Amino acid sequence: MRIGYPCVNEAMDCSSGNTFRLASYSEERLIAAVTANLACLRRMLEWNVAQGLLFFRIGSSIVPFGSHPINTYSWQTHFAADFRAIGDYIKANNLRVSFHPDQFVVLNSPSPDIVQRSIQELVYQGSMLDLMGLDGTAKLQIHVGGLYGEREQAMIRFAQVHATLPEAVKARVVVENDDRLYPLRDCLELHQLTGVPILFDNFHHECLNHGEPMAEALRLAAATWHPTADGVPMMDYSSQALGERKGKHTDDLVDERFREFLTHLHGHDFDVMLEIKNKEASALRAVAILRELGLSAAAPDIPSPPLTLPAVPKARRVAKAVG
DNA sequence: CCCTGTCAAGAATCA
DNA sequence: TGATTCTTGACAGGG
Repeated sequence: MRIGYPCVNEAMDCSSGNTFRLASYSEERLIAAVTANLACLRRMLEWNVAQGLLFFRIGSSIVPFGSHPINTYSWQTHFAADFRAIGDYIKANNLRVSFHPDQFVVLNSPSPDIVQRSIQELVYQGSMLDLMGLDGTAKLQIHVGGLYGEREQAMIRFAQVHATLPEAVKARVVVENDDRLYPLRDCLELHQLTGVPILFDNFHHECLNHGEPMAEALRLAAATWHPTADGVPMMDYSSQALGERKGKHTDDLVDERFREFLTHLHGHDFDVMLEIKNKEASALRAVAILRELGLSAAAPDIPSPPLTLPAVPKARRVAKAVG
């Protein structure tokens, strides 16, 4: 079992999401942003390895406007060596990475333009994994999409578009149950239609389900992953923020909820992405809990117990703190 | 320096 | 039809 967190490390002084406004697009700015983003990504992965965090979701804007027509720069060629070096590091350290294209990727939209843009975004993000030299176990995680007042028809559209995806993309796409529109049962139906693996989200399942107990839901989702082609099933973990709107994630890992969740696994292995506001801090606690239970897998020998590195405050914060 | 409106992209909900 | 929410940070312009 690997533990991960998404996109941002709050204890570090760099971001892999440097970007700029479309209106100020220039090749110079693009190159500067990608250079900085890849350097930071590398540093975050190294930090993660040192802490025993072997799963990581890479942010979508490593290459600003990566699928936008304005971006005609051949970044794939220009940064090929950098991507490859990062991929080598990932493989050498038994890391696993993924992407989660955001809400604008909607494969089942009735609009052909939206579908086309969505595919281009998947091609962009998938090509980064290709450039890293990673196999099909590095995934692109998306939701089913909209309902449009016709659930079955909308699901069929997803399947039809899925069938047309470039093979390189299709091998990486996984679909996640969401908390409002498409629960696990619909994802299972889509798996039947397309073979797409299901990335299970426990919290979304708590919000929207057909009565499947957690342990059963985990078993059903895990069974949609091909052991070698897809790898260990991935899942997102979070829990309800008490006293907040339904569906709101907690700011911090609730240890007892996490321990309780682990009891439902019954020996199924998952790589777990913690969708919790304080990012790596919670991920470190999760690792500690797993070690305590003897469930921590992947990393051979992790040295010292996880410690919280002193945060290097962002420039902004320094200014505030000082005066 | 600081504050704040706005940002490529979608969809559902509600007024 | 239009504003709001999801979800979130940070860019960028103006004070």
